[in-house]
Amino acid sequence: MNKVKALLASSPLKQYGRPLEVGLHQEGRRLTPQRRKILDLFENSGSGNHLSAEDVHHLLLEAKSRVSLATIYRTLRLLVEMGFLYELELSEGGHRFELASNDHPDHHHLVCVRCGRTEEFENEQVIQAGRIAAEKNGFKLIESTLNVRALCPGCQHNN
Amino acid sequence: MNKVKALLASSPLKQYGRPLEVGLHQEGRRLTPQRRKILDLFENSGSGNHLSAEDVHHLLLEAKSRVSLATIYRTLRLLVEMGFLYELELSEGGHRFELASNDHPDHHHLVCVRCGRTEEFENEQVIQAGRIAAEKNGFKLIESTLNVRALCPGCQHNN
DNA sequence: GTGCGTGCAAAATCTTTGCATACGC
DNA sequence: GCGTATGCAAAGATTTTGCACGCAC
Repeated sequence: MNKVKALLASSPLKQYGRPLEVGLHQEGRRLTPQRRKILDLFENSGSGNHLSAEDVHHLLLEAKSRVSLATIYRTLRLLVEMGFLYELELSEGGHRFELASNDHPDHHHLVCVRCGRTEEFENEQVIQAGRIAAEKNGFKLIESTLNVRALCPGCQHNN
Repeated sequence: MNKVKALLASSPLKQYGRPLEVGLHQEGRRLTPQRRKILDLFENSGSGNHLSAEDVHHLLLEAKSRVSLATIYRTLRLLVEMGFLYELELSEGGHRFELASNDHPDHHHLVCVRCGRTEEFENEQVIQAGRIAAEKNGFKLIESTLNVRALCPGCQHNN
């Protein structure tokens, strides 16, 4: 089994009762093969992954699963609205999506502006800063993300 | 004089010797009427403004200054590269730009996800968090911005 | 069977680019 | 006058949408 197929294969333990699947049966929504494949891709690639719509499309194709780009866009948007994915606007050229994992809440991104390499980190004070700013202005906080733009070690050398 | 024209008019005191103008005379660059108009628009609208390329285009049109969108995109990109504007990726639908002011360094954004209302705030601990994350990973820091997504008071009521 | 979801292609956005012309310096 | 900047229109890139068909429930 190649790497991409491994990403797509649901582990038997997670096969049933995942909260995402439960949500996809609510309010008239349906759990279609396409949605399950997209879901599995994110779940099995872990929470450190930042995939664009195109990435999802290509990864699925490599695993011999053809899902139209239109469906991918519609599904990604749906999963974001349902709160299962986060939408990131890190670098140029399109949005990226990552699994909204409970292991890993409120993490932030350190992005190399040259090559796009991305590291994640957490910081309690950042979360607090967002909370305080929202309160002061009477806003109701949804989430806060710190984007740190920087040059990674490799790109510093090749400069 | 209407509001938009007021935004466009350079104050006499700032007319000469602004650092941006100096920069626009360097390395073979030219200070054209188009660039000056775009510059003036940002300077006179203050540092709390977040304008898209389309916004700039419309504001200039309202002030009877026709500058092509292509030129606006080229100029905005130039001003970002020169460090005089910051490029923001706050909400859906295109990037926004704001003046990089020294009065107002390293500030962050609180954005209403419903209506797009944006408030700014500063926080020293956020800046430090970015610095620490960059150091830990061997990255060279460029800048860090905290985006807080939230619902503004008005949109909480109309929900 | 009902009606939500999909695929396809076309359209809508947003942004960039090639080329001839204009103009700052 | 040289060479950069502009305007225009066309091309690119990304994302959305209309419509007929298919399939989850």
